[in-house]
Amino acid sequence: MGAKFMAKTKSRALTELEGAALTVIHRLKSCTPYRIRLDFQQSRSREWSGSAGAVYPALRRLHARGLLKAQQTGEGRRSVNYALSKTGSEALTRWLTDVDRAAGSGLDPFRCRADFWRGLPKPERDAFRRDLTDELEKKCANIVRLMKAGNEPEPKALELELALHKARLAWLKDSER
Amino acid sequence: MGAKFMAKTKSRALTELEGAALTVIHRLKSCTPYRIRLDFQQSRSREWSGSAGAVYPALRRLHARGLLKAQQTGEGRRSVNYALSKTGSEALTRWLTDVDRAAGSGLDPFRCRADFWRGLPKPERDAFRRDLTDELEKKCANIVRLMKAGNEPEPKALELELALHKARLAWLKDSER
DNA sequence: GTGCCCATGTAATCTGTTACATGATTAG
DNA sequence: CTAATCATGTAACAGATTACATGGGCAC
Repeated sequence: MGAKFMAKTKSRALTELEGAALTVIHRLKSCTPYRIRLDFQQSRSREWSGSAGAVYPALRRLHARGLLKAQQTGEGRRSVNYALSKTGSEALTRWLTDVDRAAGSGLDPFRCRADFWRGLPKPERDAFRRDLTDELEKKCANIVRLMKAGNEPEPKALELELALHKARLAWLKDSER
Repeated sequence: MGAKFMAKTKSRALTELEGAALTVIHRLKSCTPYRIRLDFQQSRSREWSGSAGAVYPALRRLHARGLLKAQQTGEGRRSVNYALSKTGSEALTRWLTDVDRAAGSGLDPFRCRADFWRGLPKPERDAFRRDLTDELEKKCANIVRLMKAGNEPEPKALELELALHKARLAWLKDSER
């Protein structure tokens, strides 16, 4: 012990939501909290709710830590535009290029359940497999449609989501026999 | 409004951790909280910490809701073995076969970052891509080794994790040009 | 007996959610 | 002006983490 003091001096790592918020701000150069909420509600996987109670406090935290600078818009609105500070840009880059986190396998509800589907009685298992396949194919079709439309803010994430669903479908087909 | 009363009568859906705990209990027929903690710490993705402060309260909740029955081991230890009740088995099956959740794309730190790597300066981006590729290949090799050893409690989850990492590698290679 | 590890738990804290409250702008 | 909507926030709560506390068995 004694190293603890050293650890304290390093600021805490960004949460996924904080990192995601910084990336949105970076993409838009600067934006209001509300704009970030909309972005989360619309474009991120349903896992992000974009709830006010998460976003506003998170931005205040980031501002207090010096990662964001607040600018008044001056457009007659009273709302605040946040932009990345130098420290904020650096923190964002560190977060984006954190190999350990980026290569982590995340929390996948499909993978989490996969081992236990074997244990279902055969009729239920087959019915469920059909439903699941249908749902995944529907999602794939929807993603392809979105990609063709071509006005998605995060096309790469879409590509990877499509790849994920296809890998799942392949796995389902493979374990069908 | 008025439907809210109906909603209240249905017990709240299981969290991912609660569902995962039930699956472990199901797999082992019955087990102690500590056994579940070990399982989480060892076999699940690093995303599950298996912290005492999560597991013990979760099991108490599940027991209070009638999904678990407590059995004394009688082996001279004072510890409690939990097993699934009938209600618990049904809840587990519902959780495992929830198409919406199973087909959800989860929270993937790789996907979450993918769009922003383009924005990095080229030298950093290339170096990072190499590091990431190395790390993913290391993970793949490790998984293959584990699968060959053949004593993993959740082989299907491993297959899917391998598929995920391979899809990422393919995506990295593809977007290299 | 003493010390150590196994197993169970509790306390303080941190994030995020839902639901509610409020002020500013705009449509009519 | 009034009502609807946009935008910002707060309060109460839920779930998870870390760090700490405790008690039972066993090695020596």
